[in-house]
Amino acid sequence: MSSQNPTALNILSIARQLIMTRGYQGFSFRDISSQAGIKPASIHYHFPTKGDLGEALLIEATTEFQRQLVSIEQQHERAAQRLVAFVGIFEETFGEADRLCLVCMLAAGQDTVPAEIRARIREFWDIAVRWTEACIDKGMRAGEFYADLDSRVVAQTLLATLEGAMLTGRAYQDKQKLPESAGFILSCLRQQPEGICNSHAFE
Amino acid sequence: MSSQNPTALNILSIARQLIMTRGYQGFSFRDISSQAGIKPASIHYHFPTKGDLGEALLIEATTEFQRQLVSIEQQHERAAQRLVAFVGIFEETFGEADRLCLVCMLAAGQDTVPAEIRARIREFWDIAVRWTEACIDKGMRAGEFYADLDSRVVAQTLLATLEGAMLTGRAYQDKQKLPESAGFILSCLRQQPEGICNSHAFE
DNA sequence: GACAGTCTACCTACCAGAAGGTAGGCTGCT
DNA sequence: AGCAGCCTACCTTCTGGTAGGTAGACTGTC
Repeated sequence: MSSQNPTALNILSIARQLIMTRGYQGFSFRDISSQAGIKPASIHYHFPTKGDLGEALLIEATTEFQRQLVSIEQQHERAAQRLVAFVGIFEETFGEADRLCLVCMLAAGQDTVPAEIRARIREFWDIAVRWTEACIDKGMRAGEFYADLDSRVVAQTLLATLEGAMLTGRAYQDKQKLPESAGFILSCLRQQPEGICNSHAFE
Repeated sequence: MSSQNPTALNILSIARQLIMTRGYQGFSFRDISSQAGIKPASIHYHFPTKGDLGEALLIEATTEFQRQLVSIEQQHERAAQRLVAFVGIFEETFGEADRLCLVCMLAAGQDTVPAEIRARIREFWDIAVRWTEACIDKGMRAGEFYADLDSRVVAQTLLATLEGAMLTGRAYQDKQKLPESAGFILSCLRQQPEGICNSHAFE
């Protein structure tokens, strides 16, 4: 499982795109091979099983995600700014192609996916929700938001909305739904919920 | 495509459960046959292709959904009550087993699904969003909600949150996430967003 | 510098099983 | 007799995965 290898990285990249558009059950080693210029059997050299491939993908995604969260904390101080940047991660993923969040797609086909992958899905969301929750707590303490929000519920709601907005947005090929919906949620955290219906407008 | 037939109805029911838990790509005619006590080939008698089965399922779901919306309008007068009942439809679907919204699952595997099904997915969501939007408009006129909400955005956000809450809720096997998140969204529609973090508590 | 041995990164050939789907035959009810 | 509703048998294509082989690069020893 030499993830450093350029071919392995290429396989991971192609597999990620495929899962994001077609789901775990919707792609095959043949699909990868045709794009990677490699025979289907050769993929097993880098990733013994399909489950190993999926797991490697989730590990990669989680690591990258955590790196992005640290980067946000370094770039922005105020909680509101951090949340907007957080939403931006999902916007970026969604914006490039008609791709859904990798974790979202794997979660949809939960019952068809190896148990190790299921654990990694929860791990990813745990990180996302805990970070968001802490961010909201910080905003509440700083007086940026309403002081008596249930940060846990708000955090899980924001994440659910992001995932759901990608799902519905893709069906309509509408890239605006995600920032609009995320913007509405964020606008509810402080006094003026009206008018601000785009996450970009939420400072 | 004799949907009146008891066997056909049984096939539809089993297929619905399977898609809700495993997705469109994740179930086969063999899976259905083992549960229906019928041979795989016999399913083709009722539904010539897998696409036909999926389409019939969506037509059924959409019809049933519209029936439920009418029922809500008959039972509840106030917009807030209607929205709570609307959320209840999704709660009911989710609560029985670890089942996601049928349309949500089909939407996730969009690229692996026939074009006719894709059109039906949008149709379902169009109905859901338009109904919710009209309901919010009504609530705004009646003074139940903030008067200057963007009802289109709020409607699409509520739907996105419901779909996303099912997705994340299932991964954690937590049935509370959906009412909690829906409750938060609904609570944002009027003056007291604090404290009310369960859709049941939102009158 | 030559040789043997080993490792990497692929290949071809193959497997068993599952996929959706078709053709034609049987059975029982009207 | 005719038809609905199912069956068996079979098709092709694809599935993830395995076995064994090979070209070429690298490594250590003499």
